[in-house]
Amino acid sequence: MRDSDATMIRSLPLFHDMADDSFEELVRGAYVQSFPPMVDLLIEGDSSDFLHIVIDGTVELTAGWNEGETTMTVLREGATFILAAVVRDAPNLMSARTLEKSKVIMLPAEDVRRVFEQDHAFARAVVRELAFCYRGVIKCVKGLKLRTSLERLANYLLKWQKKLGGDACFTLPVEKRRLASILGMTPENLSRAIKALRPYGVVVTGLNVEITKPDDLKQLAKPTPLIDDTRS
Amino acid sequence: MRDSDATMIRSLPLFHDMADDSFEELVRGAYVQSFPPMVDLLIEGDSSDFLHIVIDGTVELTAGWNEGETTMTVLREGATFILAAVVRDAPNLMSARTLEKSKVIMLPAEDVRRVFEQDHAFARAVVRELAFCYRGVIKCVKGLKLRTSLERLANYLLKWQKKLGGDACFTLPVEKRRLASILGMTPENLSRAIKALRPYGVVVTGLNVEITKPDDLKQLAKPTPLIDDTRS
DNA sequence: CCTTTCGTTTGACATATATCAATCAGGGAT
DNA sequence: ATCCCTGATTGATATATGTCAAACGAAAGG
Repeated sequence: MRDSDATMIRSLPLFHDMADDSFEELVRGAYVQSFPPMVDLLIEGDSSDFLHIVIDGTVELTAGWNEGETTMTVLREGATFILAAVVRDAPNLMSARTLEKSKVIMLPAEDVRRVFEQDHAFARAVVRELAFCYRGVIKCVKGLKLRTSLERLANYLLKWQKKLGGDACFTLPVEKRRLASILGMTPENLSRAIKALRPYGVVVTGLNVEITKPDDLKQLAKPTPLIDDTRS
Repeated sequence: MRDSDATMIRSLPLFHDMADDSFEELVRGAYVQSFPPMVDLLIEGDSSDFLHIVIDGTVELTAGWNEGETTMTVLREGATFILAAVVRDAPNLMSARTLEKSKVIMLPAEDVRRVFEQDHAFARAVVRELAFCYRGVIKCVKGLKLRTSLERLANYLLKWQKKLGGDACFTLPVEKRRLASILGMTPENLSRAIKALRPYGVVVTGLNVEITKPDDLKQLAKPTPLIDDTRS
């Protein structure tokens, strides 16, 4: 592993506070790999031998059942995945594949578990990370059960607008059919939902979004930190 | 706190392996309370000052948005709740209320965090518990996004049949309108879904369920451990 | 025992969402 | 530049699910 990669993951909350030698021990056995787009990294149901960290690019987590597949989330630089499966030594509940050319660090699950035993700061960070992920999924369930697809879309747009700096114009971070899957609808329906948001000041051209009447959109979306806040 | 209560929670995975004095420290500041049915224990959005443990009875976790409310889960003896919020010192994402007369232990969040710092076995148990909860919610999302309400009901019935011993006859653990909310549908729709399962050998009388053709039902439900397995 | 209440069920209807097929548009590759 | 491929859109239609109102039934209280 390059120094720059080590520095990068060292700065992540999960690894930031741990002892130097614990970090060394983790990094020693790590693999760094670059993958082209659309490569499967993990298959749902397989055992989880490595904790994965996205260094660069984007990775999609999906789940399937009975011919169907849905996108659970899309991960970017700094995100870790299948921590829960590694901790419990249980099969992956989701598949993972690269969307773009991506660089991923893989830490052997054994090492993670061993260092976890030794280093209390790391243990605490793992707890915080898992609690964070848990709360993220809870919010996802709340959105699915309490909101219509139009409302989910409206809140998604507001969330990303804020995340990307708050400008009236911004670019969608994923292609539309994946966005549809994330929001739990079909691509056709997303198309129609986008049109339905036009009266609320939403103009979408390709992946570009402009929100001209944020107050009107918020009145429809009714965002709340208890569902839409990414941190906390 | 009575000895019997202490013994009970000591036997839970979360507290089983911790040091005796850590456990003492936790129990020292604990409150044990009995509540009548339909009492609010927590309100969504409030800060989380106590880790809660259900000793007896049933507690419902709900979430609301814009006039609507949905049941996220129903907890029974031995279940802990809002661990994630306590760990992150963040607002509750769900409300909690008793369904039956219930006994609940409340451990001050401060104590939990402090003992967590000192006792590595406890820290590990917290990690395992959080990972377990996380995986439970992920399965919930998969069910919501990949299955119809009929399929969710069919799998719910099979899951509880197995959990209650595998007999052809068993009793639903919650009233129907709550079951509807858990499954993400309306009570009216649940009624119709139950009727729709009759050709698959499902006879429901009040809260009593009989599954006469389990193979037929399984063919419809297509259960998979990656969604329907409660443990792991 | 009756009454009241609340949860359930049923039917009619409205809405939301998915499906299918066809067309359209943009980005690479040749 | 042209072609081809893939994703996006549109329209027509089907299905799933929610809503409203009414009727029903079981359990609790007087």
